[in-house]
Amino acid sequence: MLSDMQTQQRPRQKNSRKAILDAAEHAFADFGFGGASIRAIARNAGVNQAMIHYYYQNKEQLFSAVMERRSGDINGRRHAALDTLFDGKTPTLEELVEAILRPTIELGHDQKRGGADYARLIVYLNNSADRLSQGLVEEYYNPVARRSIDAIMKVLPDIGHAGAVRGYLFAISVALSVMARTGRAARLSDGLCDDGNTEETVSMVVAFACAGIRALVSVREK
Amino acid sequence: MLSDMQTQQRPRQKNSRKAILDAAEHAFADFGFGGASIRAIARNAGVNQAMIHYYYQNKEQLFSAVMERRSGDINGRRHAALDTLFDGKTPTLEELVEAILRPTIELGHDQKRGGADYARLIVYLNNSADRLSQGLVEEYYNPVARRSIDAIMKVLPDIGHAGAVRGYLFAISVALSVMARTGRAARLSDGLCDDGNTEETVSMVVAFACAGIRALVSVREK
DNA sequence: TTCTGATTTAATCAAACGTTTAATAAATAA
DNA sequence: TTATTTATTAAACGTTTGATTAAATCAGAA
Repeated sequence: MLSDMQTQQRPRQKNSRKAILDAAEHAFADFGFGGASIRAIARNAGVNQAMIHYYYQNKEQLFSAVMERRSGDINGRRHAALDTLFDGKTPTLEELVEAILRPTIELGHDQKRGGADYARLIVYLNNSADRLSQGLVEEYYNPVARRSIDAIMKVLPDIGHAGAVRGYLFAISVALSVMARTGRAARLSDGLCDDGNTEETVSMVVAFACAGIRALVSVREK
Repeated sequence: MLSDMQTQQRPRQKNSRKAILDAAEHAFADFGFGGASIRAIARNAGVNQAMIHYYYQNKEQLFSAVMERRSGDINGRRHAALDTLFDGKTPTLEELVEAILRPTIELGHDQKRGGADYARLIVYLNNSADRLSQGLVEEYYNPVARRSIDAIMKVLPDIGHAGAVRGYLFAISVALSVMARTGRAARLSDGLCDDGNTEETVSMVVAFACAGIRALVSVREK
């Protein structure tokens, strides 16, 4: 019954909201905030350009809306994974790091939905120093970041707060670099490195990050 | 005599070329290629906007010129460091990774010259998938990248080509993330993490990257 | 049917964009 | 000196930008 209502609710009107978000995600990832144009986004969405202001008021709020849609999903999965991991037990570092990184990497490898576009958008955001970008990172990503850092400190008590912060940021930066999928790995390895193999990528990034994080413990002690 | 000529050659004309490059470096790092404006660059350089086209023809060539200036310096130092390291001996992984990453990190921490701006520019470039960016990475950074990858394979023969490529890219991405200096580490650690301490940053990144690279050897073997 | 609110459209705005031009000032060469 | 190259300027080019408007179109309720 509920499903009947949902499928029939708006069957014949095209879903402009979603089309706009998809096109905006792609454009912002490709050209950054300043380089992406409202007109091009509207054209790619198959929508009149005034519709963008009708639904999202202005360019900044459109950018924010793009972030909001995905970060809810990805951070929800990260929180759920952390809930399961710490349910009465203490996980290994490998389990923890994989729980933190897998949702991110998987989204980046999800070609069907525009995950790859959003992945490049996070990378862009993560390395931007302007106020708009920093505000969005603070709003959508720092909460789960803080929880992840606390989790690292529980699993590795000797690492300290600063070490956990560094370890988390280092690990995330590696994960983001494989998400961007610029094809550079394939180019540098004459096609040997397969950007598309999700499981192989996850296991390599997790192995790299865990060993790196453990190394930070002894750096701190010296 | 030659020095007399050089110092007196153009004493009273302001050095517009350099002023433009500095301002462009800052603008491109802040807003990306599309977001940076020629007019704003000219204004910040204290120069008429026509001068930019006079010296650099168009926006793309200006972007390329910004890259060329710094990459020559940074890659020159990386090549020199590799020359010394492999002069009749085989270095440790720590020595090698530090030789690869130190010039990059140091430039990013060089506030006097516009190193921090350029640092953020490399990060931007490194995560861009458009043709212009990829072409610049290929031209200015892939040569020294290939040499670094070969060096990793010499020091760690068991890692294999694909592993060395991955290890190099992972290590670089970590180094770049600390170069961007978005201040997020300080924000997440309540000021505990000091973005400005170069030596501490180098030793942490090197420790993290070396442990990570070594871990890739066993991943490959399974 | 008419009414109502949500959606879509074409037309338009001032501002900013990258780029080009013509004229001028300064430095160098003859 | 004069002639020529180099550096700099203000103004304008046509295009594109983000944003706004008012009118048109639509679906469903009354």
